[in-house]
Amino acid sequence: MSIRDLARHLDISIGTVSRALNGKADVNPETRERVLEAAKQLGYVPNQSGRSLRQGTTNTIGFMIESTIETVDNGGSFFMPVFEGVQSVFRRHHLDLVALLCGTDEDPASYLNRVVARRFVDGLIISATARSDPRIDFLLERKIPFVALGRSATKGDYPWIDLDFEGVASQAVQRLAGFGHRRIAIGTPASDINLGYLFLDGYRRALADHGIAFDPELVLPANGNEEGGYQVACALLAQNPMPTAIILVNENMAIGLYRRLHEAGIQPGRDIAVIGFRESTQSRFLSPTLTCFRISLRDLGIKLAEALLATLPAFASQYPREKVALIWPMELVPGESDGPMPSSAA
Amino acid sequence: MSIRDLARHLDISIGTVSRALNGKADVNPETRERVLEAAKQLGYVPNQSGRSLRQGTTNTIGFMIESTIETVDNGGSFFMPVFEGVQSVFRRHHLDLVALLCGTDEDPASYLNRVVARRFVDGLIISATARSDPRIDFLLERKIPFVALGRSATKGDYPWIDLDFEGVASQAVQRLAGFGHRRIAIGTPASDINLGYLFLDGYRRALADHGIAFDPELVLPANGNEEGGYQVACALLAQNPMPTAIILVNENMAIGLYRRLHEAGIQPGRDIAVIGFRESTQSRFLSPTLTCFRISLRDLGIKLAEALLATLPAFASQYPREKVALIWPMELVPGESDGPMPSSAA
DNA sequence: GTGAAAGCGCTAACAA
DNA sequence: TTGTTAGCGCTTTCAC
Repeated sequence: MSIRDLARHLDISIGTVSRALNGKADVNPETRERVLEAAKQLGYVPNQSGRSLRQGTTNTIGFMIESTIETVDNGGSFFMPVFEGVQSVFRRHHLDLVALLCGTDEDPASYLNRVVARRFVDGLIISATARSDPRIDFLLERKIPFVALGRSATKGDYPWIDLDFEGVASQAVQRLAGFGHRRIAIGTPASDINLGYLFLDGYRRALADHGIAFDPELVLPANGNEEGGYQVACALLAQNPMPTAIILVNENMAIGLYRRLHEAGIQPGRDIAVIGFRESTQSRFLSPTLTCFRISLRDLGIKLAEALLATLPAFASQYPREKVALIWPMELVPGESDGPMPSSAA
Repeated sequence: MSIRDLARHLDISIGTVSRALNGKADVNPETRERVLEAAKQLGYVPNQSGRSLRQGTTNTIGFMIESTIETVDNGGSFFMPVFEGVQSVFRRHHLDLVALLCGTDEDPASYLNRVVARRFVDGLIISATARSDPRIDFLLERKIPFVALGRSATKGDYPWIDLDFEGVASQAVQRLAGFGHRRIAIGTPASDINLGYLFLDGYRRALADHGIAFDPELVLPANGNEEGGYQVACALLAQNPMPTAIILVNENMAIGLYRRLHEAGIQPGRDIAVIGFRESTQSRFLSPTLTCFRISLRDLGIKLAEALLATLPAFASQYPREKVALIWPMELVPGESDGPMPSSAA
């Protein structure tokens, strides 16, 4: 069922059929009606390759995620709501969203190169930005519309949105300092991912603001998953005196941390203050509930989509915003896992 | 940078360039060398739309997932490892995997219709099969290669792989009955998803095998997430006498169930026996650890990919298997959350 | 308001 | 072994 078949069936030219289907003005309303009716009847949908070849656009947006140890296990719970938000915007513009999964054994930059060169997508959302990220230079140079979920030290004029890692670290320190804590540990990502630096920066600045000396011993790098949280707890327990508070950069860490603390008979909120990162369905059901930060991932997705649309030539007029460079705030959700200094340690 | 540019640059015909790049036999080794070298040099990658239009294939496989309440929150942790496995196979064949995300506000069947009609993908993996699933009829009728992750009552000759829900339910009942439990409750999905029926079937059969009467009061439907688990626990607590054991159909339920039990001062493994569904990074770090079932989602993905390849005309010769209809076994992982009947209730 | 025809990039059939 | 050319399905320009 090609446009030719449809035209033959209606006994009009394919040019007219095309124009009718694409809502061009110069077509008889009655003819259009007939065409649309027949298309529906016969289940005709234009072949995307034909359109793409002719128009040079694919009407498809790629959201690139890398399967790392952290995302394979848990990343889905972060990305799925974001996708949902992105898609809700794109659907209005008849753009399709596809998730581009860069495997663990493939270099992200060369994967991206392939996707772009094949003209697979009209625009891209990239995530997990590295401190120095060659993908950004590449996309800028090729003038491929994209938006980054995550900042990077890589320079250039491109839109990005990132979570407020410094703000989270800083709010957490402030809250804990207010409770009287001074030995505040921090669980950071073990990898080179950019957010780790931001998180640490916010932590250090907030410590300084509260006149607390920075102690490198209290920075505990680990993988951003349950296992990592378990190791962070081990590292905490090994210290003497043990820190009275811990801030985590990743929501999944909390699960493993809770486990190890439980094994040691230490209860969050009573014996140690714990502040997690992102509120998740899990964190709400931990016992005791986790003090953490709330964010609407769906809204984040919506904003990402809008930021990208503003850079797409075909849609820029509808989204005539400035280039987005946005640090997305996160809202503290108090739980039972932190509070005043345990009296024994005071 | 099109094939024409590349040919001009090398001063040979585009036909030769095409054949050289596609590894055809009838091309001078020296020429091929030059072509490949130049392509690399100039960063040439064939335009996918051009190829697709000509060949009628897109070299892309779609993995359709629906964003439901359950998958948006937690589905990622299930699907990501599956994707990784699928992709590891496809990469060898230069097939790209894209996740097709059917939004909550779109009908799965019509979404699929669009994807197929646009010729977006060469083959499909569909998931979350419904008891009666129109997508299956549609794909069979259109002769689109596909494999289903999940069984369905919809008839037809198509490959599918599914988790062994009956087996899990039956093993769980057997284990609990062996511990002396007789009032064994079950948390099932509230939706019409096919696996709910299978799970319940296995449960009922296993009860019968052990001479335990089926009590509809002990079937507790809920959403397959933390919230649902919480509600299941509420329902348990409301019964008098309370069931001595509970089997869950979903790993995320365990988190919420643990929370509610903890609030009530009831400890899994001591006061009630809990058997969860799939082992996850989280379940391993729950306290007490959850008795559940292990499955390699990556291997499942690999099998899915192979099953699909066997139905793709271009690859069938390399994967000449029978049509796959596979119930994937799951291996019991004993945890601390179940055990002999509590003496007080014995 | 409609039809005819060019051409997007590519591969495959055929000719040389 | 290489060059030439038709044509995949579609949109768009131009002529009518």
